[in-house]
Amino acid sequence: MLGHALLGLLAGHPMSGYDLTAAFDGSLGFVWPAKHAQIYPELARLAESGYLAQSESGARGRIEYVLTPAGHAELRRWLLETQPSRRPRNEILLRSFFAWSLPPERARDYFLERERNSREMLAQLQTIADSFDVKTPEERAYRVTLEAGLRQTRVMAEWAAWAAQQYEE
Amino acid sequence: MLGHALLGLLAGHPMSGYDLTAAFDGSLGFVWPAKHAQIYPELARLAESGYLAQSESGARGRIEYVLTPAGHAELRRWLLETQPSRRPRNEILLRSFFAWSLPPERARDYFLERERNSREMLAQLQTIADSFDVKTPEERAYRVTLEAGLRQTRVMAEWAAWAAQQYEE
DNA sequence: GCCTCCATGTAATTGGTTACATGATTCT
DNA sequence: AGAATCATGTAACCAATTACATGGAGGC
Repeated sequence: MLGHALLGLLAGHPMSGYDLTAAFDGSLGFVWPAKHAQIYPELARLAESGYLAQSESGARGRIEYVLTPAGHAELRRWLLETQPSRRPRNEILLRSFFAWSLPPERARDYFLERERNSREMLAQLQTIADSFDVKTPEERAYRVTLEAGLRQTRVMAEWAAWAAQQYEE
Repeated sequence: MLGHALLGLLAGHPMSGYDLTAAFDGSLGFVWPAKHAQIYPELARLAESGYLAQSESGARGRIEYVLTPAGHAELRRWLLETQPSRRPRNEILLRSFFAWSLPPERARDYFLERERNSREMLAQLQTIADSFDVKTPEERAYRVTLEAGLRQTRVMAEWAAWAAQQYEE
């Protein structure tokens, strides 16, 4: 799974493991977190499978990778011929499932804190969304994805507020 | 993580691994999927840690577990003293990030299919929600959690429709 | 000379999935 | 008798996280 994310990112422009790590630390991390410890070995594997080639090796041992034609083909295949499979896990909802086992005020606290968190994150996402204009196809895809984050975060905040009310009196 | 989900379920009533597996196949699977192959060894580990005890062993080798006081304490501790940590991964959004690399009509197809899927799931969840009344605290928690699923699924359907439009013309 | 950032890696462990394997009971 | 369901387990593998480890280049 991470492999395809790396192919997708490299389809935009050649990058090093370090650059990719930075991408996952940024916006992409909201959608698919990954650490360098996973990224470097995966890059090596992708290169060995022929999906990537080293484009440039800069200072300080920096290694830059580019997609090979086989890499492009694999990315396409993944996007077009396979279905999103993974059932997402949601720890917040898992805990909500067990909220009945807490004293109602503790449950309420839990949901109110979720609301706060969601609103904070919403503000962050909103700031990102406001301060960027969409010119390239990549930026459009980014903006579309960000929009999903905004809408999801917004409903979560509303839901959490509503859930807190359900545990009132 | 799965451990705490098991403690939470068993806090309601004693169950066997088989019953727990069924619970994860049902509604809980939307929020936290798990298979018997993971559940059975985890139950053994929880029992060894003193969080569970065998309550009854029925026919066909059936083993039923109950929460011990230590198990209750651990569940409480998890709910009250730890934060939901895990950054959720979302494969649908990951793919949306890379939609720019497809011909626009293929991207559109992708989002329209997401919309269809979401609407189907929404209908399923709605059916569950309609055909159940809330009497016990457990049922209330279930209903509250289900509400999150309904709202999230609804916005995803709307977002997907909107995203498809972004790739029009 | 020291700190920060750039840059890459490995090892150990945990969490989760797929596949293999087996046997008892109930229903038709 | 045969099929479906109840019931539990293990082994191999894949994915991801945490911790350990190292070194170069640039700024002060």
